[in-house]
Amino acid sequence: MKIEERHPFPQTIDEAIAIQENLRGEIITTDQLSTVQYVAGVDVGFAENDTLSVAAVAVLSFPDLELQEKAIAKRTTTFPYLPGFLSFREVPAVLEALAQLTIAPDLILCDGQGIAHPRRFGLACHLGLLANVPTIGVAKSLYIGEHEEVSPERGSWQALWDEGEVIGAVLRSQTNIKPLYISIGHCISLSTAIDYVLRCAPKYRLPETTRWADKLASE
DNA sequence: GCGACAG
DNA sequence: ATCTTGTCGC
Repeated sequence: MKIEERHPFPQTIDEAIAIQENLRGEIITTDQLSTVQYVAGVDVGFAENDTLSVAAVAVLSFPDLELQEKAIAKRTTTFPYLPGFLSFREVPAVLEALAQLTIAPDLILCDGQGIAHPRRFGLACHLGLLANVPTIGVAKSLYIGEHEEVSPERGSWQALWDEGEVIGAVLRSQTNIKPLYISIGHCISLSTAIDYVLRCAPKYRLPETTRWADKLASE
């Protein structure tokens, strides 16, 4: 698929903050997705003492979740891990992998937060804007926000709050299993995002898309 | 100032 | 994220 260049990648934290604050206003938090026929999962792994980034994308059919296409991109790591700036570390390699795809996914599930971020511009937002694809942030742990206890049954969820606003949902994707932290990435509403995450995770805690991408990035 | 901190 | 074996529990 085709990826348009939007901005150069920053060399300093101040430049990174400026990019996040300039782009956050472009995030769309309502449903602007077409019929979902293909869902993708992306993940980035690191090797060789952190100097190599390996991005993997897995495209599955929806709703049957069968693997349709995969892509891998290896690239020199150019940004350190800093909470709040994860996208600057992972997105460059992910864009290279997405560019190789023959099938343009209708929705991407990302490994990390969307607007559940201090400046409301987490990894899923950044990737969604740069790739111009609807995205959902599906994080395995809490970054910011507070929430009530979530019931143990699959499908139950609680709003994630920060500074008086709902920034995401804490969702139980499987009964009696640790919840996931879901937030809007781009071009999707929170309730629709919850629905897709549940439909993509029929059997395990993590969505099938993410499971495939994880596996591909570590091979 | 101190601690916490997506992957 | 990554380094790493077996092991407890549904």
